[in-house]
Amino acid sequence: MEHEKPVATVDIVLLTLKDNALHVALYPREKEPFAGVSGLPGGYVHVDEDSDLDAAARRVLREKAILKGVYIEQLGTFSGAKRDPRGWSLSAAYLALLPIERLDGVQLSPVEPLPRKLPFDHGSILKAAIGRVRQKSVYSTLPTFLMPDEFTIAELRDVYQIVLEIEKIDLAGFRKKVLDLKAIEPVEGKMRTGTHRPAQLYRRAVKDIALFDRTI
Amino acid sequence: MEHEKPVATVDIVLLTLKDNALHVALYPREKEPFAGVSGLPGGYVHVDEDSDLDAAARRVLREKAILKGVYIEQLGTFSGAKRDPRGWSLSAAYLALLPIERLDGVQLSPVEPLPRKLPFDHGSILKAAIGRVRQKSVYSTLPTFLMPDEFTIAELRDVYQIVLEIEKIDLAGFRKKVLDLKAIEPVEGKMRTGTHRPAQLYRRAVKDIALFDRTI
DNA sequence: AATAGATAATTGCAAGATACAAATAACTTG
DNA sequence: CAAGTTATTTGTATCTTGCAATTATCTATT
Repeated sequence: MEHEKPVATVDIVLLTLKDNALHVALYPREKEPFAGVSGLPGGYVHVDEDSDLDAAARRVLREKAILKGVYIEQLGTFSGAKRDPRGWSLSAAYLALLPIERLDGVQLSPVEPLPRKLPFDHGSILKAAIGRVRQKSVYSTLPTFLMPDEFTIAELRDVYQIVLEIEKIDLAGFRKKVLDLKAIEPVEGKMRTGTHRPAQLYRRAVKDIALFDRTI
Repeated sequence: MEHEKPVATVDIVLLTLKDNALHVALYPREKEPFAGVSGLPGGYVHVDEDSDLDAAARRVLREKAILKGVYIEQLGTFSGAKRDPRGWSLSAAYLALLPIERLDGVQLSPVEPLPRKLPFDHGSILKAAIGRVRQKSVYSTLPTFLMPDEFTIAELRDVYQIVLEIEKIDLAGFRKKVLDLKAIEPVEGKMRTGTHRPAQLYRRAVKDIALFDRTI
């Protein structure tokens, strides 16, 4: 072979919402380097097992017992001679979102402030992931993937406010924009009750994210 | 080594505007596989030479004598057991835009219809690149990177129309949006002349792309 | 049973943004 | 100098926002 090959891995930034803040799932590393240190879940690409990088990312999630209801997209590939003590390496990073209900017994760290002492360049990867989520949430329904199966419009608005770090998005305008897009639909007859007028529950009406033609 | 490593390459989708249409730069491959077939410029990652993937991409451009005035961003990483006859491989694909003035003696193919018989999965990569350009042009100043150093607002509008495949963007509104963003600035005293009222020439005022808060 | 308190959902309206058309400007060419 | 051409500005009806107020419908408390 003419050229030495870099080490190839995948890493997953698994984000969820807990206590009204974005959190990232971290797992203690089982092997060297950085054995015992908490980092993004990931691992080598298994060329005999994974049909492509997406499959490798799904396998990593599966190994962590995360099977369904996850939004996942490729975030970018991080690379360099120095990011890994084993030598020149590249990591295809994936962004994954899911409601906390689908995560169980996992270490969650708030993304603000950024966790310190992450292995490799996982700090940069996490930062890029948060940037992507923020950017994309401005004009898409990405935050719906942080919601449980059924949610009210006010709850969704709250999640946008948390993700975008905006004080108060007007609920009337938010309702109009989000319903006009037809990306969520009412669950007929189901309401969120409490010491107030019941609120209609909604669910995502489309598999993928939908785009607004302006900012939220 | 525990795991077999995949082959790692970079490929560049170099887009420009020619005859009022998006074109992609293709180069005949010098080596097997697909020797002689025209494809995206690219090559192996050189772990002894490239500090990271971005550096590898810039090296590929440099080898093609493309040195400056190029917008470049990572597009995504394409991968799989079957995309390359040499075995499991991954290619970090980059999107690059530049005005045709900076390209010389290069084979340019229109992207519509998509060129046939591209090697590997270069067809998919090209498709993804065009999708990215279209998507991003809707709400950003990305198309300014297809313009020469100085251009009129009407010329920029025409480029948006070509990229977005939109019939007629109202010039008054376009002018307002693009100037409000302060992403371009007039070149004092320089005008485009012709058999008409002279038009003010503008240049990009910022290094990177700027984002609109709504669609163009 | 009546009332207070809470959030949901709708409505109204002033202010701002947009699309479209028209007017005006400033050149070149015959 | 008139005609042709594109640039640039202006006007205006329409649509979209932001904001506040109103109305709705529940629970909890007295």
